[in-house]
Amino acid sequence: MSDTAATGGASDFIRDMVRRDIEQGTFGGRVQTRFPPEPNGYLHIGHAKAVVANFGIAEDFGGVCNLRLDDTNPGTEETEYVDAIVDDIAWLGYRPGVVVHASGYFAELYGWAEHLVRQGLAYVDDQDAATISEQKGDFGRPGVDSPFRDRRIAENLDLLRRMRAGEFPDGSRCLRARIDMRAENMWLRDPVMYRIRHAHHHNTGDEWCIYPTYDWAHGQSDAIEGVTHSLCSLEFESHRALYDWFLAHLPLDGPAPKQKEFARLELTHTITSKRRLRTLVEDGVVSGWDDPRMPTLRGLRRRGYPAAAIRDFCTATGNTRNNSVKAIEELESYVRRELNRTALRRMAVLRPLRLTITNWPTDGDGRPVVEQLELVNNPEDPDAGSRPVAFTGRLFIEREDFAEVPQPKFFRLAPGREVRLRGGYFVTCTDVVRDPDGRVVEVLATYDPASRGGSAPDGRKVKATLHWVSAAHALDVTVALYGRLFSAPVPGERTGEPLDDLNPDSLELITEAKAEASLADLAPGEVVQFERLGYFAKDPDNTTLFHRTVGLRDEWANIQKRSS
RNA sequence: AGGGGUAUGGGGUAAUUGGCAGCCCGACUGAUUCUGGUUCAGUUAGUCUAGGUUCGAGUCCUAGUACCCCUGCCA
Repeated sequence: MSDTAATGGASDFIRDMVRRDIEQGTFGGRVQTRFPPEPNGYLHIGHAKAVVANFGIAEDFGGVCNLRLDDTNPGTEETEYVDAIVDDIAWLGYRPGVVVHASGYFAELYGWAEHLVRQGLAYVDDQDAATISEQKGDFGRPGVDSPFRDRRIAENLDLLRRMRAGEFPDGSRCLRARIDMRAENMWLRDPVMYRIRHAHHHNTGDEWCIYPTYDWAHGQSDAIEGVTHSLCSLEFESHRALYDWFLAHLPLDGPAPKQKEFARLELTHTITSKRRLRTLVEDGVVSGWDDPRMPTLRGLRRRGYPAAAIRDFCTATGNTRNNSVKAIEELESYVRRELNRTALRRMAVLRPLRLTITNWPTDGDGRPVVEQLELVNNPEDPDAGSRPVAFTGRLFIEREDFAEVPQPKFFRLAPGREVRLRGGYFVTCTDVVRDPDGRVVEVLATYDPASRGGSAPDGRKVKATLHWVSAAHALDVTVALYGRLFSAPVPGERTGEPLDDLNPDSLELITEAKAEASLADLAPGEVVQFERLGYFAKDPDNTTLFHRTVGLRDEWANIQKRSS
């Protein structure tokens, strides 16, 4: 396996580190990772990068990656999200070694907490949160010791047990690690390990009324599971000293896991904050967590993004310690690349314009003849076969494929001009029909019977090939076009700015669209390429609704030019 | 203010020990094409700043600059 091939040339200092650890036998040659989301929302594209890193690295080095639901804070977590997370990871194409809950370790954690108390390394503080916060000091200014810091071990032990037994109300006491109130690293100034919360937990029910904090749970959970490399985002960098401190003072069986941080994924025009995504859902800006405009895995899936494209994109981005913002267009290019290979071609007309072939033959009853043409399903994939498509003298073409007065670089149909109807015949525009307002409502044309299948025996060329549907056979469909949900390239995600840069034109529903009849047989959720228009996913619940995944490369440019 | 990080074309990211600054995306040009798609060929453009060491610096040294993270009983 070549690193460059695996990562598309992107950096991967994590893989380098893992490789070194294997060579040096740091963990006996083992590699184990974990993906630890808090089950308080749906996974989004930002999580995908962490999923790909953790599962991908385990996969590459013959290790396992667990899915651990980080549910140490009762009240914010819900079972609903757990199921969705498990499902999303499977959709991305990964299978966890085991699916576990951090709450499953509560008993071990508690035992270790008593151990630290007995070592004189943890104490019960009777002060409230505000007081403790004040005593923490400031950047460049040391904190002061809690008056309870030197409480006797036996008393600490007794109080901790009574905390656990439920004798004290919420917030009245907490267990703190006894480290250093003058440490430059704020996380080392006697951080809280246990808080009292008389709350129902989605997994442990009412068994506990004290709950471990992230810092007191995470590294310990890693150690229990046998994790070797605990990968997290850059913002946890300053927690690493604490992560290591806890593990160094616990009676572990094996070597302590190592925390390693890397930059999270940020995308232009995209919000990856659960809180703000939730706001969009709750304010009704979008239809739900699976709205096709949402950056959630469920939204992208509904929109038609292939899991492979997301994986390739994340792999190519690599893992670095640089905060950076990727262009959403780059993600889309991976989507196109994947879909171009796999998506079946079909024809649909978004804004229909009648095209009538005036010299089309009629049968004995005076009705237009119907021909069955064979069109290839995917020119990129010979094995995809072909399908029959009905062709007659009365058709619909795309309104923008006809121009009464063609602009200089317009190649398509115009009065007197000959074009190809894809897979069908050459047609030449002879005239137009107007409504009372003078608008063109129908194009009249003649066809060349010798050009059946799309090429003329005399070898003459046309400059454009149009897509079309037979008027009598067409399916009425609704097509949803999506723009950027946010007009600003990078909404202020962590600064808590209001969502005032929402793009009101992020969704356009086209109800007049027509598609070829074979679309009726398409499986829900499947993605096809509408010739010359882009990729569209059939809605899972509505058989006549199609979501545009992404446009074809030039089609997007046209849209952008039109709107500017 | 203290601590911890990060700076390489338009965006993202490589470069063994100090040794030809490479790759992906985009843009542009041309070829092919029954999708203005795809594919192919090519072009474009970069080491944060100022000094220093060296035959040679993205890499080492010194001094700056910019940006990110850290004072939850959230994760």
